[in-house]
Amino acid sequence: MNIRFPDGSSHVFEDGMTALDIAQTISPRLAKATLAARIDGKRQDAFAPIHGDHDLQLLTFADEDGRWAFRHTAAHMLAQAVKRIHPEAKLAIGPAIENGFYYDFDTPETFTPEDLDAIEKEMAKIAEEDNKLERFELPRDEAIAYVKELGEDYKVELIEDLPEDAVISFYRQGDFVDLCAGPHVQSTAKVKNVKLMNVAGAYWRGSEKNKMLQRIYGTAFEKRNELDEYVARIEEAKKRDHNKLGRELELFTTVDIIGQGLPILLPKGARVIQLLQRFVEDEEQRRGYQLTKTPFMAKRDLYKISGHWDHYRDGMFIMGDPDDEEAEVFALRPMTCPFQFMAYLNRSRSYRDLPLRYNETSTLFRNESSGEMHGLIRVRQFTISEGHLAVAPDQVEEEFKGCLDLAKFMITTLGFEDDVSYRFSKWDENNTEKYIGSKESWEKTQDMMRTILNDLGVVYTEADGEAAFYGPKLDIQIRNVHGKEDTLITIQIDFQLAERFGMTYTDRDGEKKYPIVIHRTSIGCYERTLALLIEKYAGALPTWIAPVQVKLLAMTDRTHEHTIHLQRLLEQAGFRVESDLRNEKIGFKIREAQVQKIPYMLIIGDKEAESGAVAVRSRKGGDLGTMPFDEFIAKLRAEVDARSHD
RNA sequence: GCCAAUGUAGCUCAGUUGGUAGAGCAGCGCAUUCGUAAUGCGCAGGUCUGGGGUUCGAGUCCCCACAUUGGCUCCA
Repeated sequence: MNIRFPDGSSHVFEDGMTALDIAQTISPRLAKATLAARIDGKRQDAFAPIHGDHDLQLLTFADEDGRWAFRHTAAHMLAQAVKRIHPEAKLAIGPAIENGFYYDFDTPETFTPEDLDAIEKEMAKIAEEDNKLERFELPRDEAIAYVKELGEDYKVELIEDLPEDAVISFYRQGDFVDLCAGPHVQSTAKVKNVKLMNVAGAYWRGSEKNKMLQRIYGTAFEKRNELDEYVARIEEAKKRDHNKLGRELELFTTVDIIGQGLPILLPKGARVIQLLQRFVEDEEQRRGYQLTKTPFMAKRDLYKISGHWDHYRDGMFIMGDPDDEEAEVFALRPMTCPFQFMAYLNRSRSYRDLPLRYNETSTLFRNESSGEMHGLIRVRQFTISEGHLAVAPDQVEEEFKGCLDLAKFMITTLGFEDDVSYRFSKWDENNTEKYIGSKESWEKTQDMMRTILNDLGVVYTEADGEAAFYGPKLDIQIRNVHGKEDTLITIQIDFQLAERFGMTYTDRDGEKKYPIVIHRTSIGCYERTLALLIEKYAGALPTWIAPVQVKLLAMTDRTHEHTIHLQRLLEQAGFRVESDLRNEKIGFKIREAQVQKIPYMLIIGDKEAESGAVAVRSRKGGDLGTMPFDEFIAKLRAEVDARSHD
């Protein structure tokens, strides 16, 4: 048989050789590293015999698909270990995921940390046993009978849901067999470095209507040191957790009796958000936005028009009995759109008014489920850099581009440009009752958005079922220290709400037309942005948004007066400054300012009081030596004006 | 909401089989006036998240509530 490799070269091998055999002919080292194969573009077992002419790529741990096979085998070993220790456990699904794998089990008792230790040990034993993986296929009826006999009810359901003509394959490793499409590595002996991370609840098939299963998360690496490094990296990342750092640095706190998802922004956190907000509002003004300030609540009648009453009611805080049609029922706003639409409706509009750009620093209230709350990232009251644009059809692309440019400007300024990804969030055409509008209008809008994204060269992934109820979105996503992805910024195109609200403009031809509405944020939610800034910079916020930029450290009582004098001068120059006049050693004061991650410390001793110069220390560079006070101010101003974030 | 873990001084954490609550840091006082990441001594600080129960006795055991944290999106 003729085998062609990715580099274009071709070689003839004996028919029936496996990818591993072929790797062996190239080098034993390569054979050892080979975990799976890609044959004519499809992932396959490296231990399966190959017949005929094919393209072949050998997959190692360096390849995503190689890692996938490796960790998927680890998942099977996890299931094998669990079945040995807890034979009553029923198996659900167990895929490889980014950075690891999991397996879902239905067990009468939940797993404890001790159980995990025992299971991990059993997995090590299974690796020792060097069980060879073996694939076999069964016809549908036999497959169902087989898993029924094993008592695996969930597997029965999985097979029944497979298409009639699907190939139903199983993998055997020693005393364990699992329904699986593969591929796998050739032996459990390959998977020696495993760590089970945690147990979590997870609904069968991800639906809360179904039973909650026990999910065990784990990870596996080819080499011991890679596993150790990964675990250390996770520990390291947790040190940047905004939930910990943000509280330590006194940026925010929470209080039981106020309630879940309702953080208190302490003076330093409030300062950072104020600085961001001023920056955003000024930039938006520069870009032709008009600021509105609209009410935090409205009668339910408004939400009935917008569709929130029918499609977002669970997410709203409602005051009064929502079912009492006679009563005046108010609800806190979960979004700003209907309010800014009322501003648009204030007078009749002409095509000359378009594009009309409204912005608002808008506080919103959403009744998130209790388990969804997370630090400052997911809260029940938050403030966003909201905005709505009413545009004519021929302005959509240009205005969308403007929104995207603004978003990118914000992302770059904050230093997030390497951390974000773009997601084109579409509706779920199998679940249309979640949305307003017709299939045609959704498809039209989504096609338009896709065209714009492609025209602008945006690199994005598509996601079904992630749209807003009124239209598709471009979501700019970012990950927190736990690797969990959240939306930072969003830009949405809406063909529907203008009509619902009777928002029109008179076009050149005298006809009344509905504008297209773009919903967008420029920096997103301030609380979330603060959280991600804390994690990005490990609390050492860039100087231009640092709540305290300079700390003056008086050496002795003799220099108090001079220290206060310098503080006044810096404050008058517009900087945020604190002085430490306590009767403590200078090393102690430095340590404290350093722990608080204050960008600059000025040490004011007798020498400085005498000369008028200042001894400068930076949180990053340590002792920078002595410089004239004016030079320090110039340096600081340059850094702030540049909004640098190195 | 669901599955779990956690909740002791402002913070970080000890607290034995159920026997009357402890440390470090922070705070306050005194001494020290010091040159680039922790000066020393002393003082004060607690409804052990809240409520109920078991018990002669509960921080500890049980139940409920609240809050914090991880997961519930990755589909054989």
